[in-house]
Amino acid sequence: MEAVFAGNMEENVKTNPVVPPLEPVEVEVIQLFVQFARALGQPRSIAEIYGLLFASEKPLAMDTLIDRLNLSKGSASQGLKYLQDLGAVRTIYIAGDRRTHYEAVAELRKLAGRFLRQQILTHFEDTENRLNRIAGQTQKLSDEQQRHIAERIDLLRRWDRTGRRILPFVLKMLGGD
Amino acid sequence: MEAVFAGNMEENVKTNPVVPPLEPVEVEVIQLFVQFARALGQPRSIAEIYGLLFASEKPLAMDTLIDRLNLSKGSASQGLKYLQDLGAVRTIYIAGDRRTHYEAVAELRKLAGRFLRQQILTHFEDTENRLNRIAGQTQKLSDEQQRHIAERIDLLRRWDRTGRRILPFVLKMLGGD
DNA sequence: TATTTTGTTCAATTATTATTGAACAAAATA
DNA sequence: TATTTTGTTCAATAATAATTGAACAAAATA
Repeated sequence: MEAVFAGNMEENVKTNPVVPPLEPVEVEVIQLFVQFARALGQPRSIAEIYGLLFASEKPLAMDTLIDRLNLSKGSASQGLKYLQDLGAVRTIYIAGDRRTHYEAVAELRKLAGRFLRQQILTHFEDTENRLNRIAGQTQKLSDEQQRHIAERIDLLRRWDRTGRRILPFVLKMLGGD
Repeated sequence: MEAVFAGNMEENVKTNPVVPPLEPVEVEVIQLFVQFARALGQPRSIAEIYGLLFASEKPLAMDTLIDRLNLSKGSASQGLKYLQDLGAVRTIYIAGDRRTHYEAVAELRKLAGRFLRQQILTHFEDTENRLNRIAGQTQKLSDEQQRHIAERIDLLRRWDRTGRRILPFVLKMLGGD
């Protein structure tokens, strides 16, 4: 391991001086993604990773994310995997460096599209089966209740169809950003 | 307190025999809402309450929800409050019964509309301020980085505007279900 | 071949969120 | 007035989710 060299003595008392601390701008951008992720129920660490990559001009390696965001190896590795599966991050090859580098995919349509699919569409998928199954379990109920449940199931079927119709529309509106 | 009466000896060994256990249909409907709520990051107990009210033909009092769903008083009270604030549940007055009764609001536009507003729109609100603040913090950066951050901020502004445009559109598509 | 670099995996820990239930209050009833 | 019913609040607890870090592996380098 190489000795840490002796410049930069004033600042960076506790942190490795080779790694520049986050700039105020970077902090702000990250915060923006963190609070948005919160609204969507996504973990903070993932938003931090995406945020820093989004703010960064050049692709970053996992090390850098770990050092600058104070993440554990585990979080960084898992977070990057998650973002990559989601298509929110892509890997970049950099000659002469064997570390994988990552950059943020900043196309809203791709991002939001995949997120909606993963988060919502999945759950629409088996709704139809479920509803059919429910429809076949009303024997024990009174006639009045059977009628009511039948109405409810119809309603849920309409909701399901409406939801499915909306998604592609939203995708189209996300356009080419 | 009234003595529990002596019919229904076979079943209901442990549970209060006055309270009918959940029918299979009810269980299924509740499960549907529970798994959807999960996708949206909402607590299970709230989905259970809404689910049972949705399946029920007549309005239910808090007691009934507590007994049939095995909830604590606290959960029931808080859950109903949350649902009422969201507009997902309305109160019904029933003559000769001083308990408040609740029924599910089953209009998709109201439900989804309020949920989206509460969950998403709130977070769009201060984005503009945030972005302006960020834009005024780029002094310390290199020219190249400043240019890049400026581009990113522009992009975020476009995303913000796109998001705002989409919401009313979605609401319109939710139509009159 | 031995060592270092780069990264993954997953059990253990920590942090966060949901749920409970006891204490309390307000209104109705005895 | 005393008691019961109906409901709220909130500190304590339980359940869930996120994060850590140690153990491991594969590939590059010495």
